[in-house]
Amino acid sequence: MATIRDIAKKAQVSVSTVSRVLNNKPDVKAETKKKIDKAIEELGFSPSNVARGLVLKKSSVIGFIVPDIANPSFPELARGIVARARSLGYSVMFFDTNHDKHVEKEAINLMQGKHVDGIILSFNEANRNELEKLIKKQFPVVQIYRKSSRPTISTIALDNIYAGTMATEYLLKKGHRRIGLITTGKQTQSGYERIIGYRNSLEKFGIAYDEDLVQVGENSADSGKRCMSNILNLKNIPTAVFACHDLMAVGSYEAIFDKGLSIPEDISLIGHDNIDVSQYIRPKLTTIDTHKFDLGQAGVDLLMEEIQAEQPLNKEVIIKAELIERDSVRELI
Amino acid sequence: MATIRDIAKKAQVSVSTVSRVLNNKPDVKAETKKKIDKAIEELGFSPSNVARGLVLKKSSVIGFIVPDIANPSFPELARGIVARARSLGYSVMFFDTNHDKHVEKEAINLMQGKHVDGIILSFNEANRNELEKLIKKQFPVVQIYRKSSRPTISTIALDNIYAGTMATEYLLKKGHRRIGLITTGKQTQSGYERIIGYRNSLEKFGIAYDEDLVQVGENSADSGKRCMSNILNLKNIPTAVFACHDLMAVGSYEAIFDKGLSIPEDISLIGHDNIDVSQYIRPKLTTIDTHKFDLGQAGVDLLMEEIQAEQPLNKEVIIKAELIERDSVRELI
DNA sequence: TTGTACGCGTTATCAC
DNA sequence: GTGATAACGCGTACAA
Repeated sequence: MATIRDIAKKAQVSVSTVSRVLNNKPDVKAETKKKIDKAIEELGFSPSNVARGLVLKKSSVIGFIVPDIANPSFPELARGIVARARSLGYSVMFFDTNHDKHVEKEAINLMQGKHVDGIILSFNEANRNELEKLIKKQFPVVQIYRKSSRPTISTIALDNIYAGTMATEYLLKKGHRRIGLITTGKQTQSGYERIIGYRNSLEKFGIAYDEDLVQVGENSADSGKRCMSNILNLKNIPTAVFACHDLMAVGSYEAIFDKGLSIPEDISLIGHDNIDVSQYIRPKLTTIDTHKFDLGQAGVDLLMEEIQAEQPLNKEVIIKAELIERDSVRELI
Repeated sequence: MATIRDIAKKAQVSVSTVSRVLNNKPDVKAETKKKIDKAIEELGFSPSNVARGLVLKKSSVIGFIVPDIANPSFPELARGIVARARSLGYSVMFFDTNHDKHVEKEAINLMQGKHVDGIILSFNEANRNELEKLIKKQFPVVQIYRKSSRPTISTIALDNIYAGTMATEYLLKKGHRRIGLITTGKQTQSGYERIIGYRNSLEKFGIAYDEDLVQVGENSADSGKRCMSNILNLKNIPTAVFACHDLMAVGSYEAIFDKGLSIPEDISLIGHDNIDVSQYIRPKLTTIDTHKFDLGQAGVDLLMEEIQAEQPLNKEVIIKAELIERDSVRELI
């Protein structure tokens, strides 16, 4: 591996001059610069960020920790993060913790030992202690997706209330008045907020909240299917359902088809997340896209602010979602 | 941030002695060790992996570069890589190049600057120069998914011939004799090999190769739909089709349904990749799983071998795929 | 405009 | 058992 000294020798200059062209500093004669560039090219030299980091106390690396990169919420997010980080001269150190709290802790320690300049992560609320420790150390952190009740840490989050409102009002405007809800319940951050959006919209249109129409499950196709079955077993089934997660919406399809009903003729369905599947099932699922790529970019921007700042900023950036109209909702006349 | 010198001062010993206890070296009096441990504890010191890496010329970081992490081939692979790397004491530096050759080159340079101990990547064949440069430098690299015609670089790959054979023979054993093929063509590595598997199987069963039954497109649902349309417009349509990519298979569904035909009653379909969608569309797609997680793990193991070795190993590790039986193929009586 | 010398935090090689 | 000290590869005052 060539070092800056090798370049200096080859170009017949001093290391500081090489350093100058490496960092695009002024005051270096075009001619010498050319010599140096040539040497760099010939020796295939690229400067050591490790050594550089040591003296600058800055690694130009940020950490990114997720519980499961295969979860559809994360790949696009990762792309946004990497893209923005790159454009700012940062690399990203990645960890998939497989939802394991111990691995989360380990990841944090490893990354600090690696001198990352900051960390973007999506931790379980249960592992909040580790986050608090980081904050106490004044270490730049940004939490993704999970807003905290006690906001001591900067966060990039979805506006779930807005999303719930958007979905529900879309159905209302299409003429639906009896609208079901399939949700992950009030325990989850997103579930809680989307229910609020749902209820607010109903209220706005003067519709009473009917508990029978609200089915709580978990974010999986099977669970979605069960929830929809329960709804379809009601005496008075709704004309439309808002499934808070596409995966649950996809499961719902099966329950509906099993009953011999069709979408959207017999029942309309709107999802949330805009996962890949939603555009490939038939009818194509109308859903809400969460702009994950943008979220990732915004996350990096926020982390950069944290890195600049002396104190933890404790900021909250909200990304608004967008409704994707497809074929699973019909207009009631 | 406390340094090793601070500890030395506080414990009234030399930095060398501190370094010794840090690395669990022998020949240090229990008493002094205790003093030092106490100082470490009190100052909340943890040694800098950066400085350590500088002198040891080893970062315990490996690089991972993909063209698009949102492509279903990669998230599970990433999980396998991170999991294995972690168990070996390695962290992983991640890059998504968005299929951009310049970013690929940049990623390599950045990672080398970061002193990663090796890189696992999935590069376009077109950017082969960069790989060759790495090899020439004796830099440990493992290529994922793309076997090279000129094998100068270690590779983890799928056994596509085997996969093509497995899919085709599965259909043959189910009694199908007229079998279509939807492929990405001979230009692509995987396409080429799967076609071979297909032809071999046909031959084995004494069936003539019929060019009309082979449709070439690209790996997308739309393209799959077009390919299947062409097949369905034949005078004598096949009873089964092997779609070389699930995405194309998913597109095929639509072409089939549009014709008023059903799966698998009128036509059987088998895919390849086992992407998420395949288990959610109806009927569930019978397909071939490529064991991506295992592939990732094997990739790390191979990279470790490369790192140990003095010379590039130029090894090729092949991961066999597995057929996932679902509902899109029927048995012909 | 360019070169010298020191420091970043650690480990390894000698001494003692 | 323990302590100096020279690397590791780079950036940056300060000098020239």
